[in-house]
Amino acid sequence: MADLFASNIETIRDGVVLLRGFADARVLLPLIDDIASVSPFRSMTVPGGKSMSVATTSCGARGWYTDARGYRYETIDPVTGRPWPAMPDAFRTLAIDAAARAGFVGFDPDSCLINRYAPGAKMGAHVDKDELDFNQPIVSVSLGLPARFKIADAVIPLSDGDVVVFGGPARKAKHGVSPVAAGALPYRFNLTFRRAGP
DNA sequence: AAGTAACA
DNA sequence: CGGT
Repeated sequence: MADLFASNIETIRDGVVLLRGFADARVLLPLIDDIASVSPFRSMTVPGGKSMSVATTSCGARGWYTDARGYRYETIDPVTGRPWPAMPDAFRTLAIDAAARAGFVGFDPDSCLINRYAPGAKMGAHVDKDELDFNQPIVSVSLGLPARFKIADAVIPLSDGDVVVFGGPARKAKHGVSPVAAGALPYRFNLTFRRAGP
């Protein structure tokens, strides 16, 4: 019997796998609220001094952070002075399952960056290179408003519940998000799961 | 250059 | 307006 989910899996490029409708916003959005009640969304500053259009928080042992001093992972949220909220089991399980479906068995994320896109917010093209082990993939979960995700010369329209896994030859691919269009919902949320540390 | 502006 |  064929895998019931097989038709939901699409390989976009070598190392870029799209799982449509894999995540459930009804479960994940309340957990985002819980996390933000402890480590609130904030707009971070890039080393040049400009602020990002997305609002950001994190959960898990490490949180991606940027200010005038540069890009890095922090184990303590600089805003609260306390550790980032724990990564909810539903987050961890989702990321591990998505990675496994994409062929990355054994993925063990220690960081989940949560980006909140109000209409007009975007993410410039960049490469994730603040992690130690580039053999580990990245799992990106799209919730709420739709968006256009660009990676490795591909444009992927993403809707609520879609998950993109990129690793292997695509791990160092440039990627970004076009400005999010206004719609029926207030935000697009993106969960980015990574193995950042040892 | 995880940014913005100018330009083709 | 998206890519450079």
